[in-house]
Amino acid sequence: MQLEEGRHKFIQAWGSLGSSWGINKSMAQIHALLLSTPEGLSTDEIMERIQLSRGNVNTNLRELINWKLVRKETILGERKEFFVADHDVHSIAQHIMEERKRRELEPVRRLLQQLISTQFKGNPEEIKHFQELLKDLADFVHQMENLTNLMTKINNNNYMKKLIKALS
Amino acid sequence: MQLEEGRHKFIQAWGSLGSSWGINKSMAQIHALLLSTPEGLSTDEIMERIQLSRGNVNTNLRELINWKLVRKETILGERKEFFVADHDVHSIAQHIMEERKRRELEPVRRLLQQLISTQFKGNPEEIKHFQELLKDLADFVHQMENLTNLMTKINNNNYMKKLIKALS
DNA sequence: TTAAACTTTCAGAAATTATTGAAAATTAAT
DNA sequence: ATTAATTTTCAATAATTTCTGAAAGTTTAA
Repeated sequence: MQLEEGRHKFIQAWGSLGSSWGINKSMAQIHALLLSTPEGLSTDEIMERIQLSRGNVNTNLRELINWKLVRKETILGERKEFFVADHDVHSIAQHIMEERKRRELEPVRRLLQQLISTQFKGNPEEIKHFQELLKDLADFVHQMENLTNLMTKINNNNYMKKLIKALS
Repeated sequence: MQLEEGRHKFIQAWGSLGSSWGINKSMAQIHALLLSTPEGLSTDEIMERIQLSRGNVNTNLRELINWKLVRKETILGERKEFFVADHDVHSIAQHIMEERKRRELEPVRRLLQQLISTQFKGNPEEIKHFQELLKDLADFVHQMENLTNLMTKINNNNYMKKLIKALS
C-alpha cells in the first residue's frame, strides 16, 4: 500500500473514532493529519488534504491549540502560519486527560458539592438514601481524579508502567 | 430545600452533564432518577417523573440494561415491569469503564493493528515517522487498557485505593 | 497610505442525533 | 380464543451539532 493511502485511511478512521471520544470529526481528522506529518502544515494545505472549509479548519485548529495538542509556527520569510502537532504520545495523552478532567469531572464535582452542602426536608429514610448516593458519587469522582494524576506520572516513568502492569 | 427539589436538580444536571460524557440526555436522566430512588420504578412512573415519551424511556432503559447499570424486576402479582438501578458506585464505575473500553479503545486498537501489519511504499523517512506514530499510539492504548483493569481492581480494595493516592 | 496576503468570525445550510407517538407485537388473564 | 395490559418498534419530526463560505478584520510589505 502507498504511504499516502495508509495515511488517508488513518485520517478517515481517526475522524470517525473521534465521535465516540466526544471529539468532532474535523478536529480529529486535522489532528490525525498533523500527527502523521513530521513538519508543519498551513491552513491551505490542511484544507486541501482533507477537503474542509477554511472556517472549519480555522476553528478546529484553534481548539487543538487550546487542548495544547498543536502549536503555531512561523517560518522565516513566510507570511502564513504553519501548524505542528505535538508528536510525543505521552504528552498528548496527558493533555487529553487534563482536558477530559476539566470538562467531564469538574462540573460533576461542583454539582455534587453543592447538593451535599444542602439541608433537605422530607422523609428521613429517603433523604438518607439520596445523601449516601451523593457521597458515593463524590468519592468516585475523587478516585477518578487520583487516577488521572497517576496517568500523568506514568508517562515518563517506565518503572511506574511496569508497576501498573503488575498490579492489574 | 425539599428532597424532591434536590432530586429534580440532580436529575436535570446529570442529564446535561451526560452530554459531555457522550451519554444522551434522556439516558442520563433516567439513570439519575433510578439512582436516587431506592425501589424500582415502572415505565409509566419514569415517563411521568421526567416527562419523556414512552418510546424514549423504553429505548434508553434497554440501553441502561445493556450497560448493566439497571435491571428489570417483576413484583409478584403485578403485571408490569419495574426497573432498579445498581446502587453500588464501584460496580457502576466498573461497568461504565468496561463499556468505554469496549466502545472507545477496542476500535482504535483494531485500526492500529491493521495499519501496523501493512507494508508501505514511498519515502522511507516518512514511512518511518508514520510507523513510529502507529507504534506509539498502540502502546498508549495498551497502557490505557492496563489502567482500566487497575480501576476495576481498586474497587473493592481499600489498600489499593491508598496505594493509588500515595503514588499520584 | 494602499494593497495584497492571510486569518477570523458568524449567519445560514447541512448533517447528525435524539425524541415522539401511534401502530404493531407480545404477554397474561378471563 | 378473546380481550386487555403492557412493551417494542420505527417513520416522522424536532433539536442539536457541525460545516460552509463570504464578509469583515488583521497584518505586513511596498
